[in-house]
Amino acid sequence: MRVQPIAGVRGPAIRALDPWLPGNPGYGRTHQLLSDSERARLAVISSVVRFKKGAEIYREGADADAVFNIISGVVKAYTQSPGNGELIAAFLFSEDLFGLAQEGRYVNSTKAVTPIEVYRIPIAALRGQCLTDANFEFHVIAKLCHELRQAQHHAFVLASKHTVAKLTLFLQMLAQLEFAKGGPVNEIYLPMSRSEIAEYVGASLPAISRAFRTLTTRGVLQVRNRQHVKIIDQRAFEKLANDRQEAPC
Amino acid sequence: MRVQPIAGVRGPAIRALDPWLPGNPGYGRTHQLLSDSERARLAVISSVVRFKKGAEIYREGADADAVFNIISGVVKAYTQSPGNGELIAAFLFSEDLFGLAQEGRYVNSTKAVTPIEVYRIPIAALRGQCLTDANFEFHVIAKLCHELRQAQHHAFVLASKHTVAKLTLFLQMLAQLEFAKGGPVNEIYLPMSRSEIAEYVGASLPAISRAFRTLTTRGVLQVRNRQHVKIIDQRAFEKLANDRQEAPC
DNA sequence: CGTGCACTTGACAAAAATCAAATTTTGTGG
DNA sequence: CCACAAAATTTGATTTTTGTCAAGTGCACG
Repeated sequence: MRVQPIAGVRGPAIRALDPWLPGNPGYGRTHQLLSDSERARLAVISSVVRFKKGAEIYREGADADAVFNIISGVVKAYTQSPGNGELIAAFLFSEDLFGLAQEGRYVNSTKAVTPIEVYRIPIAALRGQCLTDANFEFHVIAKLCHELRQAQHHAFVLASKHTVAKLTLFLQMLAQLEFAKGGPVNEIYLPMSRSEIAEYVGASLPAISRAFRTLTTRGVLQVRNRQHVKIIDQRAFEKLANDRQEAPC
Repeated sequence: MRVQPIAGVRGPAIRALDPWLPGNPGYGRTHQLLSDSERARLAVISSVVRFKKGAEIYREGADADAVFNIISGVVKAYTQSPGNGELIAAFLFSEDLFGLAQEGRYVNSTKAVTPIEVYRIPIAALRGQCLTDANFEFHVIAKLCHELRQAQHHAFVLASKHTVAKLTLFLQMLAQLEFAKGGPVNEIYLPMSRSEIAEYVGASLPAISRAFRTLTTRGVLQVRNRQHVKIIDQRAFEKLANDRQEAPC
């Protein structure tokens, strides 16, 4: 378990790779974009809200009156398709920002995957903050670039043909997330259910189950329990992630 | 053929849906985010460049020294995977922005799908522009939100299980693009090759070919020639796009 | 008018979706 | 702490779809 900063004391935080500066310091490591004073100023206009696991934070199409910043826990952003099934567009983790809108309305629904604690920042106040602090906008841009890149990575996962490749890429994403925050790399924590993984990578639940089995059988992975897997053969793992077969021909 | 504004006179342009304002005026229509004076100021720091069809604009991993803004033509952003095949992350059209970087390097390669004409804006100058004009940053944020949403739509396309659904969603995207610019809706222009469509929607070239045939056979579509299709049965078309089967279970 | 490329079509094999049932886990109330 | 119910996951059998390979066909361009 990890020591957590006391909520509400420091203020909202945004973590991302810097788009502009060539990344000499800590390549591939995300860092905190906001200064202490920025965080303090944001803290004034925001409130801390808690949601239980499974609670809906907002629904697609609702009036977007606030953006959210995760203090702790995991959130999923998803779209329910008219037909059957839903696609999870993104998993959001601590220091992520979500709730940006299109024409004043939220573009997808969000739910708490685990119990969460978030800052709720009214957009009116946020807009004021932007006018006051030009540098803050800059940070938001950085974060958006980062999210755009994540979305493109998601596209890679979805474009993979074989479920094993999808799963490997997904696990690799989680691993990099822990790495970016400075955690251990071979131990992966899975806050979401198998079925949510399936909805994210674009495969059926049975297919995911079988893919896990394939990876363990091949000795690449060890499933400690539902929420914890360990990478045994790091080389094979990365090989699988790279030798994926996305778009054919 | 379409009348084109004379290049270089007006300056860079960014078109998107507004994230914040509830869209009373022209719902679902994109509009120009930059004011004339902003465009004029950007014009000063940018240069017009032309590329032939198929020409590479920049390569993944190269030092990102400029961003680009399309005046006319179509660009593809793609990533070559180590194994086989490449995934097209996005098609970019006039008034789109591309070339935003991660840690100072471009995150994917770009090529001209058609002959193109672009503004090249050095990032150093752009950064200066941001410091001068706080409002400009705001517009960049708006554009990024828009691109993020496009990336999520791409994810939807990729997550579809059946190739016919993928193709329908793709064509719908192109149709909406024309709609957003005020063009006719049932006539769709395809600047890219079948194979590029395949690489975008995550299917094999034969699968795309068969999907086109299925749609024409069912009387939904009429393929005038390689670059022009017409939607015959608008209702069936939209039905296919919505009844898609993305993530199962 | 021929050459090359883009696309279409066909046959077959591989992978995954689906349906359905068995099994494990989790949560709840005693 | 245990028993039970509900939910999540695994497993199996079958069917559909698509990828693959390979051979045509047609259009475009020189």
